[in-house]
Amino acid sequence: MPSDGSGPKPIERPRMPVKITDVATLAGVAPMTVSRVINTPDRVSPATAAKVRVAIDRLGYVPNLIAGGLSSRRSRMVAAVVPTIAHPMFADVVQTFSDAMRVAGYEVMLSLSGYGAIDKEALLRTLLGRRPDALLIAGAAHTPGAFQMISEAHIPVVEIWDVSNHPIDMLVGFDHEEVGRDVARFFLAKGHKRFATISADDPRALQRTRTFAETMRRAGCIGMGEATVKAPSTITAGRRAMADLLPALAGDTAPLALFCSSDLLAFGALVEAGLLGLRSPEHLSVCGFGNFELSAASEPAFTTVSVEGAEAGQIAAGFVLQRLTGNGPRPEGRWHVPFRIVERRTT
Amino acid sequence: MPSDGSGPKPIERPRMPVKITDVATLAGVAPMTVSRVINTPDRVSPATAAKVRVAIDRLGYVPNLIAGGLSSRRSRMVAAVVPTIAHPMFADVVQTFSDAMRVAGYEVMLSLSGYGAIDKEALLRTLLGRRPDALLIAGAAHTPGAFQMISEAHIPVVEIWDVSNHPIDMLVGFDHEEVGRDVARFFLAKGHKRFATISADDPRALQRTRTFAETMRRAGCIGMGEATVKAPSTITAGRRAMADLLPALAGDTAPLALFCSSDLLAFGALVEAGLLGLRSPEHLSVCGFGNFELSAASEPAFTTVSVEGAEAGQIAAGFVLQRLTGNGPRPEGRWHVPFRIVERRTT
DNA sequence: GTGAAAGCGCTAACAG
DNA sequence: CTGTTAGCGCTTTCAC
Repeated sequence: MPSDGSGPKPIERPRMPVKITDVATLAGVAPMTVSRVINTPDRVSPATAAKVRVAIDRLGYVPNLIAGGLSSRRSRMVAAVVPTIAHPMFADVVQTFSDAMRVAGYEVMLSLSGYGAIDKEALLRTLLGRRPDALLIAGAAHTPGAFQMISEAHIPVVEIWDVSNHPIDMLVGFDHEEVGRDVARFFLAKGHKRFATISADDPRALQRTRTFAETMRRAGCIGMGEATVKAPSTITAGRRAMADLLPALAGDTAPLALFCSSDLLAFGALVEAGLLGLRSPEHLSVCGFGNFELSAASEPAFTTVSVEGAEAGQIAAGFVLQRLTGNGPRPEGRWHVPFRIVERRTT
Repeated sequence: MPSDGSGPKPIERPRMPVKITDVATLAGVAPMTVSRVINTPDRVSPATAAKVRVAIDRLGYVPNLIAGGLSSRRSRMVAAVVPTIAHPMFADVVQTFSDAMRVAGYEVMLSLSGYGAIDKEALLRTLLGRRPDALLIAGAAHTPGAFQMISEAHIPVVEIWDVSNHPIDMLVGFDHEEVGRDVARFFLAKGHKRFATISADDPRALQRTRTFAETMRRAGCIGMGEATVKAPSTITAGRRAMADLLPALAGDTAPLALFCSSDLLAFGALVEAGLLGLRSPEHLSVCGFGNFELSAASEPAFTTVSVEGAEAGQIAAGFVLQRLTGNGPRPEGRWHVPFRIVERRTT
């Protein structure tokens, strides 16, 4: 860039954001005192604190948590990684977890990892680069690189959604195979002899539906089809899968037991079946997964598996906070989230 | 704490996270060179870069972005605040915006503000305390305190979802009243004479439905009921509202024009109406809002208003990046997100 | 209860 | 292309 002779060095910025020294000067105290008023008010005399607060308000001071974090080595932030929050369980977990952490003075930095599209290791690197005080992460299957990065961060980690035999640290999840087995038993108890599944192709969904299918088969039932759709699940995918499945069902009398890995798929299946005059539960017994509002509020309301996401979030926050505040014994750090089959009109 | 004579000062920590000087030492270069390899690789000779990369891998170095951010005064992070991402438009905006920002090297810190439960000013304070490089925020109605905080942060701000006459900075939204008017015209063109609305009680939803009602009335139509439900919208709320509305509808022949502020409400209304034998569009013309998958994939697929959330996210990211990288002229910073009525089987 | 000094881990700015 | 110096704004630690 050519010099223009008038010698303009960078123009002074509009007015740098207010910092702690500005507040200290205005209040006539040391910066450290301002810091105490903000972080440990009980160690400051009420009179001083009042003066300082006035100065803070007058200047509109917003403490720089970046600087504070660097100095204290605590970012007061926890990172959360989930594939999506379209799923009610994730949504509940994240919401509850965030609220609980916020109350304790921590902010949650939420990242959506999607289903496979994103480079999870790169995501983790930038996340951990911000030095979160803890990490909440969905899914217990990590690449070796990811596993190592997480371990070396030396922070409390809670894995949710899945149970694993080798948790990195703490764990709040449930056994997806157990879900599949329970749903199978539920159908078997009703005397079903034929079954089918519609599943998203993500590992957990497949665990549920495959274990279901296996259990049914072992009990002597006949599989009429196991459709797989690309994650994430959608209503449309459920409709398509059902349309593919339907021909195989023609001419049967006893209702088919259909287990879908998501309520969206189940709803789609019901819509499509309904179009061809197949009613549930007369011709078709359907069980979804997730207890989306749709399962309770659509017509007919359909049977599904409910997982207590809110409880999971609460427990996860408790685990993290106990570790962070160091009170009490180091928690065992394993929690099986309860799930249950909510029976409605389609079974 | 009593001294025990053996003089143990704080035990050395397990092994402090690797830092830039460790990498520099191992690679036999200055810390600054390591920094360059990471941030501006093209200013380092390939040979040196290779050495440094080896050291980085060997040590599993994860750069401390907190420290980097403090030093460079750029956090490489942007904050996003939306009430919920249950709504497809928000979900799309956030997803697209995040992806676009990530590609440019920025991480998005997502916060869900809910509908009123949370102290938005407190949320903003902690968010801005982390010195995001930019802010994406839904809704153009802010408290004076919030407005001031945002302004004084001196960062690019994009307000989405709403148009406002006094944007803080940049704006990507649409006119909710215009939506209401357009939907009214749509129904009027079909010859409807009676209408009703079901709306969530958040300001934007009310703008849409009230403007709709007003336009209908001005055209000589008769209002048969304007139900309001608490935000956020749910299917169940739609069902209840419809149940309340139904008695007023008895005995009429020409189909009622029903506009719902959300597809969830519209779906609930359709379910409830269907239960009483009312079919759409024969007895009831329904238009929702949001173009949720549900509107296209349920039966009957229903008419709705689609807002191009993905486009909004893309535009917003473009605005922010242009400001951040300083290339090109300061963008005008206003964008009307297109919306359109997607006509399906219920009208 | 308050203050002064030192430094968190990194990068801007300026040499060489 | 690479290194040196001097902070970023706060909190830790230790004095008073």
